[in-house]
Amino acid sequence: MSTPRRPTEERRQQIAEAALRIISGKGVHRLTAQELGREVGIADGTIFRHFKDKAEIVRAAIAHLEGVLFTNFPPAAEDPLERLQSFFEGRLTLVQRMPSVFLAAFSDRLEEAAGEEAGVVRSIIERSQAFVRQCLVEAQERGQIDPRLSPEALTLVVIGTLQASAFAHRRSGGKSKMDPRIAWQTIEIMLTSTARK
Amino acid sequence: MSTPRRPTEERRQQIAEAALRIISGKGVHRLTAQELGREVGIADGTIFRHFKDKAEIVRAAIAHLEGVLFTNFPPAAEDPLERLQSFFEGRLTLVQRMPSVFLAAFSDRLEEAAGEEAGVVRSIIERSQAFVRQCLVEAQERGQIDPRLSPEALTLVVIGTLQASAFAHRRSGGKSKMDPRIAWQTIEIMLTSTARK
Amino acid sequence: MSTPRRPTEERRQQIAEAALRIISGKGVHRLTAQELGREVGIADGTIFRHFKDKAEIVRAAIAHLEGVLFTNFPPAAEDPLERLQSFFEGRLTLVQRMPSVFLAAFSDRLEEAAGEEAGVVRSIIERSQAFVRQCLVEAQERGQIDPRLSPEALTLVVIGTLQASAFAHRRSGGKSKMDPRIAWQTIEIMLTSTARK
Amino acid sequence: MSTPRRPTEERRQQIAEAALRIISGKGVHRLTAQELGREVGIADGTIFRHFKDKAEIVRAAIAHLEGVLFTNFPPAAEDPLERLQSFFEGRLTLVQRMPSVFLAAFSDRLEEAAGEEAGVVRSIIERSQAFVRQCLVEAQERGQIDPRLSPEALTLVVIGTLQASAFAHRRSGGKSKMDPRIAWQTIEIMLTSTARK
DNA sequence: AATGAATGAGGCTTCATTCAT
DNA sequence: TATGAATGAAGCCTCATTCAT
Repeated sequence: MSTPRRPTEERRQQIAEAALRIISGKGVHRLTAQELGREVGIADGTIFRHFKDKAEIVRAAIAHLEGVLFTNFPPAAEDPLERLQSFFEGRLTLVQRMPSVFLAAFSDRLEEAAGEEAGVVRSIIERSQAFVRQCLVEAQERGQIDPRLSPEALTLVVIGTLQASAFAHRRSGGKSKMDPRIAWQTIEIMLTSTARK
Repeated sequence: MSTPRRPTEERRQQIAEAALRIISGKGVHRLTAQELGREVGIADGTIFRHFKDKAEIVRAAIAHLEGVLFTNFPPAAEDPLERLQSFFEGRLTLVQRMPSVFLAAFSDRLEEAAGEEAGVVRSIIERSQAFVRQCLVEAQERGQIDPRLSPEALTLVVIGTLQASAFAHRRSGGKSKMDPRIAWQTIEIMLTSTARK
Repeated sequence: MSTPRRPTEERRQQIAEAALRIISGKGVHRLTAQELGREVGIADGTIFRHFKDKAEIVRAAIAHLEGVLFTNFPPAAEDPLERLQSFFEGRLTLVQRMPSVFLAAFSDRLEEAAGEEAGVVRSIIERSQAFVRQCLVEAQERGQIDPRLSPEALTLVVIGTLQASAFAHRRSGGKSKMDPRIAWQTIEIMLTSTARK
Repeated sequence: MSTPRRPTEERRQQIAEAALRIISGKGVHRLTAQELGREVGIADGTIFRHFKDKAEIVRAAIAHLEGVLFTNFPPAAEDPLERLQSFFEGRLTLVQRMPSVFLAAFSDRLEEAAGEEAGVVRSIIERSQAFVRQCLVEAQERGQIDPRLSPEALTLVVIGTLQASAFAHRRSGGKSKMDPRIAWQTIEIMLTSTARK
């Protein structure tokens, strides 16, 4: 019953992914060495041959999450609303394709699991938020959005919509798929109609 | 350690509040009998003189949450957007006055802690969502909002904004107080400007 | 909700009876202050106004048992086998009328609950055994039973039959009522036929 | 504290045996994880590396008991009374060689500890009883025992004698060793003398 | 590297017992 | 006497972590 040995880096990656999957799918309290071992196919004790302790596993999971979330980021489009659309639809698609990973990002579970490392999770969120805000400000400068609206408030609207979509998706058990295009169109119409006379 | 004796009903209330505070403030994994005991000022075992088990404590916490969230609900105004405003500002104020209680509602922590009772938590969220949706539909019927926009998407926008505000509030440690009026005005302008020619 | 005060002696009696009922009916592990209180109709803490501690309650329960078992004891008949019959049928009837009390006597539960006081339980059993043995010896002396049989072995046969009847009665949930007369006749025939040519 | 590591199967066996020893020797209420751990030489929590929970331990103990009791069962002799003798003496010998195991079988402690599994314990007892009854019925058919005697009553006599012997053996602390042959002879004489004219 | 038994620290829950009311 | 909240000691069980094999 000898599981073939894997070079540490590959194993670390496997474990980090499994950790993220467990945290977002089953909850932090199910992130145990045994569960990880089962998911990866090795014994529980073996986990700690690859990671010093559980905190390090969570850190790796967060790093993995960061990698997924910020691949092809920021979007390259010149127009700020196009960049935002690209980001928005990308994230919403992620919700549906990799719900576990995505949910972790908007969940407070991961932050909780991170403990001392919560800051890292926050920085992920803030990085997204800063990007959204930047797009909105630029759009305001270009007159695409009413410049009197508070960029902070607008950012909350955009980020919040993503967040609420994610929760709704989970609550429905993945059944209610809000079409990313429609969601974005709604947002875009709301944003840009403010600029009209 | 002089612990004044308190009648069960009072203790139950205390414990339920403490539970909600702990869940939303420190995380489910910190909702332990010890922590509760410390918070309330009694020994851990004594908790179970007042509650059958931990599940019952969580249920009580949820009931407490429900009570706070749905006091004076639904708002009475005739105009749907006024009703929505009342709800929105009320909730946002709650975020700042009782962050712990409010956060629990939008957190997935409570749901996780609830276990079997998760349905109750969901119903709380859905009740809020249904209210928001109803206001939006009525506003569309009255021509206050572009009727071609999907009510589902709009609901996500409104609820999501509340949600994101709550998270932002906690992330900042309670320092960034988004003015409820400004937030609402932003939303309202976005919603109603879609109806203009 | 003030339960009327009872003179201590009456309460002690009530509690002792309840204790015996609980031990034999539900098992030692169910003999708790709460359960006793419920059975007797007083609060759990109040139990210890009448008894110093649980051990004392068990002692009282045993004393109560002794009282029940040795009422009208020993039987007065002149003939030893008649005395034995009287004892045997009396005990077997007790099994069916007061299963809880009787079972306690042949159960090792009570002995277990008694802890340090186990000796008292043993003495109850030994007293019964000594009586049975005495009857058998006398019957042998009178030629009613083959004198070459070991009185010790015969005693085990008689006592064991009672014991086995009690267990069988409980196992069947009280449904299989071995007729005391038939059981005794069987024993008697077995005993006395040994004396025949 | 050097605790040699042992493969699970061996530990399970050890623990099951220890459990039976504790139940029959010290009482169910002493069957604690700590006590088991002490008996086996490992920490209390480690017990649950080998057994899911306490119920499973009790089940294993019962299975162990069953194995010991029903080895070489039923006896092969053609004559029913010889079969019964073989069974009777075998069990009585067991009382003296492995008092803990044997006592468990006739004790109500095990049944209590078994909880949900009480049925298994009962079936063990009933299997023995059915065997005894069968021997007696055959003996009656062969005219070795008075056919008018109730097989049920006779069964109680035989089983009860074993039971009483076991209790007596424990009460005396293992000192009073009733010779199995003498006990059986007494029973046999009593049974067969009923058939004589 | 891998295994899985062992540990020890908690966390939940029960219960005898105490004691303020 | 009665009440029932409070305590503290177990007992069950889980889990991160260690370590002999």
